Amino acid sequence: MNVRTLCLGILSFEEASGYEIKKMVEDGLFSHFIDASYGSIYPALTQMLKEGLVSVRAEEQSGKPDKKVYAITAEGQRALNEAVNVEPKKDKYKSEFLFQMLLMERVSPRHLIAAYDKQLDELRAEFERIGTCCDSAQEHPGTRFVNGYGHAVLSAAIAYMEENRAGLAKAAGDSGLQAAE
Amino acid sequence: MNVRTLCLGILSFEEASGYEIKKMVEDGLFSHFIDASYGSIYPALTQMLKEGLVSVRAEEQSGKPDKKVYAITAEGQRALNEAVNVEPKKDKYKSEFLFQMLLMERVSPRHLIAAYDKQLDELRAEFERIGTCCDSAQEHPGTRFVNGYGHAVLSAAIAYMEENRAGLAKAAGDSGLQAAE
DNA sequence: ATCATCATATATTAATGTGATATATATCAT
DNA sequence: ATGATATATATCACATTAATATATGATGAT
Repeated sequence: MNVRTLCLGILSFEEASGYEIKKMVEDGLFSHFIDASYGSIYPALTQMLKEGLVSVRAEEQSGKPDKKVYAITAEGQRALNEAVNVEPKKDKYKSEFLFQMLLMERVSPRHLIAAYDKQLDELRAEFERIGTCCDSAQEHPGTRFVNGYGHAVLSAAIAYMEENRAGLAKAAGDSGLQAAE
Repeated sequence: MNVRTLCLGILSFEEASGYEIKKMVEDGLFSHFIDASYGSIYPALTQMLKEGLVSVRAEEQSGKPDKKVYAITAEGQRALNEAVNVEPKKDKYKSEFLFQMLLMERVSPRHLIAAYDKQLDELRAEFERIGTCCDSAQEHPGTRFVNGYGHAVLSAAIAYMEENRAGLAKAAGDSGLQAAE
């Protein structure tokens, strides 16, 4: 699945600007399982506009730069339906945090504990993000399912991280003696 | 974190060929939170060999092509220590499956159920992969931690998927009436 | 007051990485 | 024997990221 399909999927829920799409996949309800950068979103929107899959409308804003609000067209709907009726690729999960934890003997206690607490903060933030929107989205089965999935996975991750937080300080202190600072 | 650091990290556990590194991140113990393709692994190894971060030794094999077994050097150890003592980037999780579930009204019952069962199979396979190696790795704290993390997260995902399997068939049948086949 | 930083908003580009493919050989099942 | 699968390295078009440029207003620090 490419960024084009991703943008169409988001636009099928509500019209949005490129900037807003980026925010949604960064901090919003889609952030848990989707990712895309400006460098792929803007070209995708421009190309799909040319192909008639999306329409655009300029929205003037006092002071701030004009917003280009994109909306999905009928042709875009067809393209999205086609793109989504395939066998999905395997999930991809990349975690530099877990890589660092795997190599913990090489990481200084300071870095290790900072990384650990940062990870816990991010997991909690994502968990709360889902929690706040569950009620308003209870009607829509797709949103309910993915929020439920995120809720289940994140609770488990947070619980595991909290359980092992105490033991970490000792392990970091021990292994940190040989680690570079 | 780039593929170079990734390869160094793997080679710090045991020497390996490019092919073996790919297998490890694809099916092995690292597959849960790491990913890399041949197109990035081979150039990374070649470049690091030129820079002296890894050494290479050709291993003849009857019939099969010769294996180039790479090993981390002292300079590589220093580079790895430096690369790992940083603030890790945010986790990245991409799931086409969850994207499809979000847009379930657009997906045919056939595709939806196939995707669901494929997802469950993959989660179970990954769960078992971790389970089989837990005992032999109980000594090493890094491996133990990341395996425990994976175990916790995957059990939660599998449980959620199993709980919601029954309700899916109905939802798919309902929404599938409008979906393209 | 002024200076830095952050948020909004679009856009571009070098660098990185993926996914597919090519090459070569061996084994195994049908 | 034919196709599929596994071992093994390598390359490349294309997709994507991470960083940066541009422009402006608001907010907060010194």
